[in-house]
Amino acid sequence: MNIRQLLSDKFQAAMLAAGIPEDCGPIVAPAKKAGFGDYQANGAMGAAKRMGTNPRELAAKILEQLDGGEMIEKVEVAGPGFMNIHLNGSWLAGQLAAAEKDERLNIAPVEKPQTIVIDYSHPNLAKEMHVGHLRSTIIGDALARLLEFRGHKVIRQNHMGDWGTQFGMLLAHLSDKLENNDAGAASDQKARVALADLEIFYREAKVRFDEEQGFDDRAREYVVKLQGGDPECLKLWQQFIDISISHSEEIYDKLNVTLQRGDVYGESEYNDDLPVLVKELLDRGIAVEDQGAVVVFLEEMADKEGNPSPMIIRKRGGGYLYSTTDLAAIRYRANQLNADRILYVVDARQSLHLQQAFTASRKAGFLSESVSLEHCAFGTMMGDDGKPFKTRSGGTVKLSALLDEAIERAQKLVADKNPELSADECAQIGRAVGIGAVKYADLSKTRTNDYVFNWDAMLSFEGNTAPYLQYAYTRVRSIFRRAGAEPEELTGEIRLDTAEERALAIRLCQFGEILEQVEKDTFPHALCGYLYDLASGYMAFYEACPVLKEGVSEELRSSRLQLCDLVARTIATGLGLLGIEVLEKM
RNA sequence: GCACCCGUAGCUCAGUUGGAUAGAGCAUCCGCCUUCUAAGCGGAUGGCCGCAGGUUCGAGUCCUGCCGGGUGCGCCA
Repeated sequence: MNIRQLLSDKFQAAMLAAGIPEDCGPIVAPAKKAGFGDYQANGAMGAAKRMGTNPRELAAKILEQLDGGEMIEKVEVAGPGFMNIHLNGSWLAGQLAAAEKDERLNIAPVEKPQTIVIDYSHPNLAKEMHVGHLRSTIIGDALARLLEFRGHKVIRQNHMGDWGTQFGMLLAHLSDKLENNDAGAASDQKARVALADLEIFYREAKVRFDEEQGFDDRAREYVVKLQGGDPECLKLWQQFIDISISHSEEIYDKLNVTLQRGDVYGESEYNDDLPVLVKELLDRGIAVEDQGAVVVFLEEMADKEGNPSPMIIRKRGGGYLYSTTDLAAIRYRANQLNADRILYVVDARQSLHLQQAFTASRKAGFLSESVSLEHCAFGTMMGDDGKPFKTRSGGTVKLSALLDEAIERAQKLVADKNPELSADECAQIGRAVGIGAVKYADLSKTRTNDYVFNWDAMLSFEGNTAPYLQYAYTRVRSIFRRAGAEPEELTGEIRLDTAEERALAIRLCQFGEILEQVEKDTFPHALCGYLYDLASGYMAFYEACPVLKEGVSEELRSSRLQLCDLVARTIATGLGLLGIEVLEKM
């Protein structure tokens, strides 16, 4: 159910009937001020301009043609030609009743499901996940959940950095470590011990590569052997990958992220295709040799001087680059995975690179025009000083350390605020609140902008934060516990007598249109803003409209309990789509 | 040099196809707990929307130029 769409259709029809050209839209939007109705249609002014008539008179004509049905109570013309729409209370109540009975809150899946590939997280196997991976992982996961809820077939692609020249050095070092460890232990076990701390392992290997006589040559040999498919070498490499993926999975688990081992489809998967792809582009004249390298010159992206944008797909020495891999990945996703839409949840700094890859793949005809390639770019996470988020000593912040700190801080807060909770409850609530706070702080900001990471702000129970929403949910659950009622047992009409109930009803009915918006533009912060509005609306309702108190009639109590339940389920569903848990108590 | 992004209250941020008096939270000040979790609610204060032009009935939003900040630009990913 989408109020905005329903109203747009009605006003569009009325405008056509009033003799207004088809391309003049009705321009329907939620009203910005209380007093201006629930929604407004602003199309009369633009249309009047086009037709050279008076906008207020034209608005009146549109209203003569308007079939409001049961949905619209009345429409008033205001100001220069605004049409202020007042929705019918009983229609709203009917919508809520339908949502209350429906598991999906009366939000139907899309009629034409698409296959949507989402490329996100992409940790680097040589290193432990750090804060640089956080945004991609949680934004991508939120989009995946939301698009799945909308009814699309979502294919998660964890494009892990599991290939490259640095693996020679890592494998050489790993090989030595396995030799030197206690004999007798299984090789898997020994590898697990050796790679327990990836950061240290990487540093050790790097030091040897830079300083140890002959080690660099051995590293290069390993690269050649690995690329040549040497079985012993591949086995080492596979161990490396398995253990690295396990590290990532621990993080995903802690973060409540849906990525599975089966979603990993790393850079190495495209290896065999790279020479084929480059040769094909050369043969077709799309790529050319230039200064020893193979380059695709993109006139489509020329600067104002007319210089085409160059994209190197093979190095002078014959090596391939991430641009080559990304082209192969686009082709694979479009043709093998049959994607209708491919989303790249990747740092905004890679914008040029992705535009080149998109443009080149279209130029090469790797995918049909109808397939949409979208860079869901995100900005950088900043510290309080306004500079990229680092440890106090200036190092990279490990994701596991960050998440542990979030949980620890949240647990402390929970214990302070509600001393009656058991240690177990505190631990569980702290986890949900801490992780939720970190994710929500990120998701609630405009994706493309940089944002300042601030513990106090994100863990605050005031403002647009996860704890505030989680708290609103627990308030509902608390009412149901006291009432001794189950939501399924509620009967009777939903009444919208007070201003607070009516405002809450409209917000509840807007859930669907927000989801459609995020589906389209892939900006999850719009959903956060909506949930915050809903929760604030609930808090106002909570203060103004007693549910279980003395003097509330049986009918009113049941009506208000249904509203409470709808709020709880909408918050739980909405937060669930963002990958954030709700709690019975906090 | 070229390209992209950003500039809104003291701070952190919203502002959807251009719409009415630019909105939240924090901070500051004033109220509300014998009543469903005060982890809450209500109110007040606070703005040349970077600057200057332009487009039009109407601009925070679109166009041009400038100022300020960030990022990226042939052989890293």
